[in-house]
Amino acid sequence: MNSAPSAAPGLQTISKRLQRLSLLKDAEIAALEAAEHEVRWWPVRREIVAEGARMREQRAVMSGWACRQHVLLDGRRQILCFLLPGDLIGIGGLGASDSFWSIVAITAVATCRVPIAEAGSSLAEAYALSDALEQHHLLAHIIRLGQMDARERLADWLLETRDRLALVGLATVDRIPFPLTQEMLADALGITSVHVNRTLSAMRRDGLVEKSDGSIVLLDPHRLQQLVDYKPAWRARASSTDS
Amino acid sequence: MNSAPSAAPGLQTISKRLQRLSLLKDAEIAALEAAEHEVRWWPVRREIVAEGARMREQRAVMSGWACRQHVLLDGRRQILCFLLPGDLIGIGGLGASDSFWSIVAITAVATCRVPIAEAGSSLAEAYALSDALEQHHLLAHIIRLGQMDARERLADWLLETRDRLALVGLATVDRIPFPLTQEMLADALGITSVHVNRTLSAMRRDGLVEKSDGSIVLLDPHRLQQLVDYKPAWRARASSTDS
DNA sequence: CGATCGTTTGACAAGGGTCAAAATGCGTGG
DNA sequence: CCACGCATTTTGACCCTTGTCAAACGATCG
Repeated sequence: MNSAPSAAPGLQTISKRLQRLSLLKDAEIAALEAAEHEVRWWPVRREIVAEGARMREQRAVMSGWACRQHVLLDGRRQILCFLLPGDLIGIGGLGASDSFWSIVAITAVATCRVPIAEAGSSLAEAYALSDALEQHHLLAHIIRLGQMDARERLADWLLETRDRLALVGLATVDRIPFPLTQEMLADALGITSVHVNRTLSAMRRDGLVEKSDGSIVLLDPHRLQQLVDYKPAWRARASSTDS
Repeated sequence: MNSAPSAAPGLQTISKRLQRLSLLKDAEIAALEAAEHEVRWWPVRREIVAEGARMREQRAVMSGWACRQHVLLDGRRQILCFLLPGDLIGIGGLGASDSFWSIVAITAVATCRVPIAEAGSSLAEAYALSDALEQHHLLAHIIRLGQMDARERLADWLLETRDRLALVGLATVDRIPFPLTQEMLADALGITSVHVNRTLSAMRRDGLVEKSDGSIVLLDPHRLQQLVDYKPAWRARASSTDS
């Protein structure tokens, strides 16, 4: 399961996600689905975008997990956000400037190029919404890191990640695939891996979560939710011109 | 100095800042400068954008400080970012979705509307660059909160804020106007106001910073800079189509 | 001149970090 | 199928940074 594309690359993941964000025209859907056949695979740990590079092409993740990260001089690493199937790379504010972060494959990752959207098109609107969602997650992360203790950070992150994965059909209300090491999660949540471990143990003891296979099971999503006053970033809308 | 616009509103702050980010056409500059005459003043503590509201118009800060913030159920507050003179409101990713944060005036704030940019215009490019800068600051904030201790957070924030203010001529390399209470700074940096105080005292003792009037003086910018491996988010570029 | 807000300081508590070792899991090769 | 080596998880003991509570101090304003 290295660079060999053994697993299905998740065809239509991107087109479907964008269709949930915004209604697309048939031609746009076709263009997206066509793009999804030109897959590029990245092995574990490979840099997908190097630090300081400028994005020239717009891509999207078809399958696998990646992360945007920044490493300090002394080796401390902050994972800025995870990139999940369906997420766009190099679109929106984060694509415009030269970056001081890199994007690294956590599992084997499949990406494809994504068509340029004409200004004003439905596709452009979908991209903009996806961008806005990403921004939302960044701000939510700031709140996690700035105000929440370890247990709250875990709970909030689990719920957010569940919802993001559910948007592409990869998670259910109480089950989240989990390919990360506790150290990666620690680098994302701004605590040490030892403390992630302790906090997860405590939550397990309290009947909040459970591990099974490569997944985390939320035993009591409702209790988790009120623990952090979690509100989903996105709710299906009938159209973008509602009241 | 309340709602009465006693201080000059900082005419041309916005147009000048955008011109430093990207070369603008005369007509665009004229449009911006015209817009800067229709000033709207906000008194201290007034909500400029309410939580959950959707931005309908694009504005910019002409003078004064504001902040984007989110308050948790139990009263904890996270300041997501500060809005300084020249900063745009409601442009880019943060304008697209309905927000879960509000924008509040910290000092008296003057804003004006800002023209809509035609797709592909130089003005649109300037807006995009401003948006990218804002994104950069959000990511930098995540790193501060996730990986840095109190002293590093302070140093990093001071340097970033200096550079942002210097971009509109409001700070020099070693002097930053400082209208915040320590509690606001605490809510931004994810520590308590008591600890902000202690950390600032320690930095004062170490000859790093100093207070004078409503400003903070950086006594040793270079030492501060290497304390956190600070790199400016923005450096003047000859043009956007460089090698 | 009181009232109020912000800063400063102290004593103490606690959440989380550090270091190190043991336990568990897992892919590889024999 | 077993044995080995490596990565990850788990646990314990101890320490340090930061939070909490409270009081004193200082400045600003009606």
